[in-house]
Amino acid sequence: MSSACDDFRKFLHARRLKYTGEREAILQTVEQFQRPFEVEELLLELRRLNLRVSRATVYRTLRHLVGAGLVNQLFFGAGKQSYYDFLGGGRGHNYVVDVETGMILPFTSPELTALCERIAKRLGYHVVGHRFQILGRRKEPSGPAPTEK
Amino acid sequence: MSSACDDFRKFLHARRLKYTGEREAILQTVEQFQRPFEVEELLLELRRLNLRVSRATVYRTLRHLVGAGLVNQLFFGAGKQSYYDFLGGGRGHNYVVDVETGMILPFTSPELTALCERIAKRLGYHVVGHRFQILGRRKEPSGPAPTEK
DNA sequence: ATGGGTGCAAATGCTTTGCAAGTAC
DNA sequence: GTACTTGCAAAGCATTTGCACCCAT
Repeated sequence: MSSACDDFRKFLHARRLKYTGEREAILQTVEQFQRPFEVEELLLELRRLNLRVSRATVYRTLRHLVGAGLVNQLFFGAGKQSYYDFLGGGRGHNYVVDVETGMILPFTSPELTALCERIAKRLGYHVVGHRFQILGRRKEPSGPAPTEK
Repeated sequence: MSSACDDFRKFLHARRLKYTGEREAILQTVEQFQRPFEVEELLLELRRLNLRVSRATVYRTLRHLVGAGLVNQLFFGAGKQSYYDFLGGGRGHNYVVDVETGMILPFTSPELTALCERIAKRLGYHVVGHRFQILGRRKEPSGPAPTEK
């Protein structure tokens, strides 16, 4: 069993919540994603794998996974779906968002962590977490873009 | 007239949009806020000043102000109201969010700007903008908290 | 046995939109 | 005169919730 499953089990047990088949199915499917995903995508993947879980349960479980610190939730606007990102492989809470394609590229930055601490300290706060998105546009590999018309 | 008004006028004119009384009223009221605010607060303030503007027009105008770069929009989750922040006085796009009270504290950080550039460059992107929130908990000024109970 | 979990459908809450009448340019 | 705007109410959309039944512990 994955360590994430174990962590989740412990998290649930500590608050007298139950480790159900639905919750296990969701976590295992979430773990497969190699990139941030939307609820709709997760539902499709669950159905593809013949795992029957309702939309409501997916939302409820994602909330627990976020609470457990196993998954990060990204906001892109009111009325827009949240993205969720499994925090495996040392992944942090930092993303480059390609403003042209919408692609979301996670990255890690120890400098950023240090910067958070420094700023929070200056303002009299303890760091509990952070959200960081760089909005960017892909650089042309070289030379001007293909001739416009 | 404030420079922001002027900027907005130019922005609108450049795209053949109109500078109406409603838009002016909204911008001037937005400018008064010394901190990030919700649409609901803005509406209340407009009514207090006897400026009649509909909710729909407030939303439509805020969208233009964000597009013009005069106002920043902060997301806190689907189904949660956006906050808006007038970008005056060198204010950037960085905030400390008090996880206990919900208070939103803007701050500036030249280091962060530099860090964005460095990271984006490394990944092959041009920086178009960024969103940064530090989630924090207020430090006790000193000693343990006042006796519980 | 029991307290939490699930699916369904309805509800919620922020934001957007269609439309008819008004107005900046 | 011609678009663009406005206010209103209705629609839209992601997410949450009430409820009756189910199940992990």
